[in-house]
Amino acid sequence: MVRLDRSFYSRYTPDVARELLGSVLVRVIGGQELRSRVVEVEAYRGADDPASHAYRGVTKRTSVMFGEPGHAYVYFTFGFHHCLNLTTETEGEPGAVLIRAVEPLKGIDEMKKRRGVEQLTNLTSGPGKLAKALGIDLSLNGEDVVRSRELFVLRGRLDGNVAVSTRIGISSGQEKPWRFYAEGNPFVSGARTINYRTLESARRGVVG
DNA sequence: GTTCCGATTTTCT
DNA sequence: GAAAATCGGAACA
Repeated sequence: MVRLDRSFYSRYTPDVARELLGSVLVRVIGGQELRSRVVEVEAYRGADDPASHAYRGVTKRTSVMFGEPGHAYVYFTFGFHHCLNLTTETEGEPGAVLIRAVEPLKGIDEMKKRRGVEQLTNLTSGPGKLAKALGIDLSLNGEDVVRSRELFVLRGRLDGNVAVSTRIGISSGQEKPWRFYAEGNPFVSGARTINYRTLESARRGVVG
């Protein structure tokens, strides 16, 4: 399998997000390889996106989003959870794709152990859950996934259709149809959002 | 320095 | 459906 290269990430963030669906996330930890398929993502940009951490410009936390594309942006939230993003756009132009859900492929027992749960569909069906299952924390913030041996992404395709919706858990920028997920996949995190049937209808802002 | 609050998850009612 | 858990970053003074 082929690793996604720098040029893949160096594009308009919603495009990168959508095409990241189906790719294989590889995490090497403690001599073990954990593999999972990306099934749900969200795009976050900069000055045009009030929901983004990078909206107000460069800060200590968001500097990774402004840096070279193809790096991991990991942040800690609610005092409990880590979330994994992959940076996009070009140097100086902020952007990142939040990995919201993955489908476990390999190392499932290790993921269960790290999560402390048995049910397969509850293992990685949310951004905080998958970060815990894969052992992702702030030490991986800034990691170059184009070169890293601990965290990287392989090219892959989705079997089914891509669905589009508004993003989850944000208080501004709610109208943007920048959440993409594998339709019908049981690992996609559940939440009430506007769901668009096609990309075209999403662009027009028409439901259904 | 102090305050506010979040790109969440789990558990309880 | 609602609330609690718990902490670091960012904003404001």
